[in-house]
Amino acid sequence: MRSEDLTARARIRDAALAEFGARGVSGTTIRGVAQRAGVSPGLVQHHFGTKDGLRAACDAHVLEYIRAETRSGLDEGNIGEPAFIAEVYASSPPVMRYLARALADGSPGAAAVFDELVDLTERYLVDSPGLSDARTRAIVYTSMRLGALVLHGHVSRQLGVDLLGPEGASRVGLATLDVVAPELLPDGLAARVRDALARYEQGEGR
Amino acid sequence: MRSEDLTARARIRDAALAEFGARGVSGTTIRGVAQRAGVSPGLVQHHFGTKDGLRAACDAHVLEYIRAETRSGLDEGNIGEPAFIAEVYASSPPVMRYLARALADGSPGAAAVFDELVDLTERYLVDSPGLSDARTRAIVYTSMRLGALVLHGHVSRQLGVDLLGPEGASRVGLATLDVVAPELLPDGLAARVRDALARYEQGEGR
DNA sequence: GTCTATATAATGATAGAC
DNA sequence: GTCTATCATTATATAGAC
Repeated sequence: MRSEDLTARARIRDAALAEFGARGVSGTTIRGVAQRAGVSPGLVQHHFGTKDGLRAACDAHVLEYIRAETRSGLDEGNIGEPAFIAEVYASSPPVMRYLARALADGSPGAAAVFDELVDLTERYLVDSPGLSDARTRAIVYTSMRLGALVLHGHVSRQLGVDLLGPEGASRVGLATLDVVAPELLPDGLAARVRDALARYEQGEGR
Repeated sequence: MRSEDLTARARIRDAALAEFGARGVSGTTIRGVAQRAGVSPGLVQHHFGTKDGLRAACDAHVLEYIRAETRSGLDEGNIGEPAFIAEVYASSPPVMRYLARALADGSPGAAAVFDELVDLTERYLVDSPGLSDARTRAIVYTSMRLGALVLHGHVSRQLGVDLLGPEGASRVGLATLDVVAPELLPDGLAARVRDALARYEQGEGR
């Protein structure tokens, strides 16, 4: 996945991902993207038309990436695990940075990610007397889990390590287990996840 | 607090607050702020010098606002209550919208708010064997509580009501109680807060 | 596919009249 | 304090050469 191996189009898209993630939509310039990708501004527009087209391409790419990660999480039956999201954090920092910014800025792709995560979360919640309905809890729980991502800059500053790296992600994943109500987690999940995180920290993770 | 009662300077600051909150830093233009405030672009720069000066003024105003709200929360001993933050949400939507954007964009004032909330939260957490240290849990807990604010657009869309209004704020405050680990809440807090929220919904809230 | 102009528009900031 | 020019910069987007 080194940049030399990619086509110019893919390099431009990755550069745009990084720029959008770092500076936001309106703070990003086509010139900046071109410079980061090592091409001319004209080439950027040749491939993506307009700045908004470039943005849409990034959105689509991130949405597909998250869907793939989510699917693999579902296959393993661990979508509800706080550690799962931590693993996703560390899997591709540029994508996560873009997603964080897009969630705050508002974009169709980010909205889709949010909505789909709410749906997935709701499946793992059961209605219970005296509690808010499962849907509302799923919405709030999703926003809370994503909170650490959107605020990764503040979390990383306070933690002293990058949340989007293996160490930060696992520490936050672990702490999340202590902060979330146990009813939200399937039976025995906490112990299982603590094991997985320990193994992950030993370098057996992706 | 109607805009006609305010000095032009205060009106410009409020307009900037709204623009920054809605469009982000780089998406906001001095012309846009001037138009919203009903003054000329020149007057904006007469009062605040540069766009960055305007931004700093908003930052300072919001930081002071949050500190005052936090202090009043401390006086009542309820800073740890999820319902408290819900009350703050509904207290001034424009300020909260600015804060949400600034937390995601990154600004000195927003960073100060985050750091101070972590400090306040840590006071209410006790170290416990088998759990992450109190500081780490405070960081994660703070980022999760603020997650709903930063993602208020998504939360509101899913909820069907504005999170920054009384109904949305109380619904989310209530659901937060069901999502957060009970150890994080002082004894009897949940019941107390549910009462307070019920009263709040009846219109006895601010 | 990739580049170099270039047209056109918008923005931050300044200067000076009232 | 408030406004109307105006400047210099920078941005998107287009056209066309290679």
